[in-house]
Amino acid sequence: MPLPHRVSDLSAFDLLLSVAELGSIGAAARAHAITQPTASARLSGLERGLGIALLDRTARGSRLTRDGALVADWARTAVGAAAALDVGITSLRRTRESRVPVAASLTVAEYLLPHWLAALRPSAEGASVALTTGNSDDVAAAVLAGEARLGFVEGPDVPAGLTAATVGRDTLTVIVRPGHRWARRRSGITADELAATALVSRERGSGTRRALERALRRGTDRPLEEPLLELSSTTAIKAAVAEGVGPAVLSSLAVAAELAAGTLIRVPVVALDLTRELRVVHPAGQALTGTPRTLAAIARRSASLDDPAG
Amino acid sequence: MPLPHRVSDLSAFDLLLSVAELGSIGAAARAHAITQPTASARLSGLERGLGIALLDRTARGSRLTRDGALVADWARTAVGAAAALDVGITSLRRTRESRVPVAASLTVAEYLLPHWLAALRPSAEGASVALTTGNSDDVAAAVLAGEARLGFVEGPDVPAGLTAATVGRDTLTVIVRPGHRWARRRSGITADELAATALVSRERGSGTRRALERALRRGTDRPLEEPLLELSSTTAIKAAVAEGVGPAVLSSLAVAAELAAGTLIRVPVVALDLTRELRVVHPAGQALTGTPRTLAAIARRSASLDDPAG
DNA sequence: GCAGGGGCATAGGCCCAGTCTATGGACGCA
DNA sequence: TGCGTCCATAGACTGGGCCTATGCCCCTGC
Repeated sequence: MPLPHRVSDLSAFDLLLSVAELGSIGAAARAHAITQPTASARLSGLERGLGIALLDRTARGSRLTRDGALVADWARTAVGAAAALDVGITSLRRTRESRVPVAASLTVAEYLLPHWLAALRPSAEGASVALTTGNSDDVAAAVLAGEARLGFVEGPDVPAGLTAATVGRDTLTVIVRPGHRWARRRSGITADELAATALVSRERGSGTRRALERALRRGTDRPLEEPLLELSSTTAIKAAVAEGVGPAVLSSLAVAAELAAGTLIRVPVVALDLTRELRVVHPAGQALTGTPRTLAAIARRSASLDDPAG
Repeated sequence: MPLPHRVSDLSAFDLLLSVAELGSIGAAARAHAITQPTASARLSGLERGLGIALLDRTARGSRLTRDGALVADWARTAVGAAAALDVGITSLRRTRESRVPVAASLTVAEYLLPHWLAALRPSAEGASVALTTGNSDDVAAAVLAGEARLGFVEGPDVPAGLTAATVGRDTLTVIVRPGHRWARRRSGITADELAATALVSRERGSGTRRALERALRRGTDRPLEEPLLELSSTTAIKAAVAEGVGPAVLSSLAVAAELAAGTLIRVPVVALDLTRELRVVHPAGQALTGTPRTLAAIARRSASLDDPAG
């Protein structure tokens, strides 16, 4: 289902956020390098299109209405996601500018790196990043070969020759669709049960599947059941689980949104450690400087994300 | 800073997602009710604008390139946020259609309800929701008065005359900027320390501030220090903390993105329960039916979100 | 080997959405 | 009362985007 027309262009919402911040339509117009009548027309067009009064206009400026504040809060999320998309795109772009080569595993590149790059931008004027992705082995090889100044890997092993620091923790999560018999097991399932169940799975050799196999070897003697269905993308797996094909195991980062929405249900697994470390790596015996140093620091300080303490 | 032009229009990215899902540009064009040449031009324009090859075009269809898959993953997040914005807007809209009146506290309305409404949409054909917001007392009053069929409240009290079920847990979170002396206290601070520190705070009477005062009364004898600065919006508080004005206490839902990016640091508080329940309420002795029943079920099943077990 | 079909790109023409400049009205303040 | 600030309206212009029509490529099946 395509995105509704009224939200597909975020620029009017972005303008609304500027009005909220700056206090007047004219000031927001200047911030966006358009004229005041254009901004005024865009905003009244937005209100008309949505059927909601967003602004209280006075001779001393404009403020958000109650509904407008709520719309602005929702819009801030969407605009933020678009900004993350933009920094990601910038890092992927092949140009001739001097850029710092960085390699990252797919999980990190997809869910974490854009936010770190956004945090990096103000500090390193113009210094941007050239991103390449691969599995953790590819990343380690790229850093060792000097093709990347910094790498982000997942999994239990720290490759030889590299210095590593933990920047986060990723938890493999058992998911089922609402109504599945496991969904009511608040106390969780056992490692044996999990191993004995055919799952919707990634193809053999994927990092997630390897991590699950390794974790289960430590938790049960039972061999992992053959997959119910093999799919090549996280998205396809989520769709299959939601349609009731069967349970699956995915990264907690990949399913956070669906869990919050309640379209997928998380099933705890008792007495089984399903976490894996996400690490930043760089060549051993070689101090980090400049942009890579800053980026590593940003990544490291966000490591408290999954702290269990409340 | 305005959103970069290349990401402000999400429709081309949305089209890209359809190509990824359906396997061909023509099929995606049909799904979006545009012609194939239009879709083709939009996509090649997108690739030109980004400077990244997104699609492998063959005579048997089109597939994402490696970079294209990453861009599509990032874009999915942005398009999802825009879709959440859309369902929120729909629920806010004043029209004459028959709609189910629902009231929600601001925290729930801002961070959770759009996702629940999105999950509701496919099940209840056309049956939509008319949302009003307020503090928890307002919501309870609206439900008791029959102005809302369902309400979402936060805080420890279940109002008399209402039946309640927990749908989530919100944790008040102490945040500081990176580099603050508390940021290195991995073991956390004490309730006494927190009470003795002047904070950047919401205005007196806000739900978050009241919840903090109540929690501290249970954890320490020390009275809460007067605020360092009072601001009226969560966003303004986050900005002040990031600029180093001082620590603040906000809902974990409000700061999740900043914590993930590392622009704000979370400080644990030892031996102090800072969680509060989020509940769905409806008139006691009156069974839920129809859309309110479905919506309540969706909200309830997402309650495992904050489960500490890993 | 050849015809047919699915898939994509290009060409050309049309139309409307969005932008600008110029101006006027409302409100608050000195 | 007069001025400054802020916003809305009017009118003209431009260009981006969409459509139809068409051509090329590649695979497949007869």
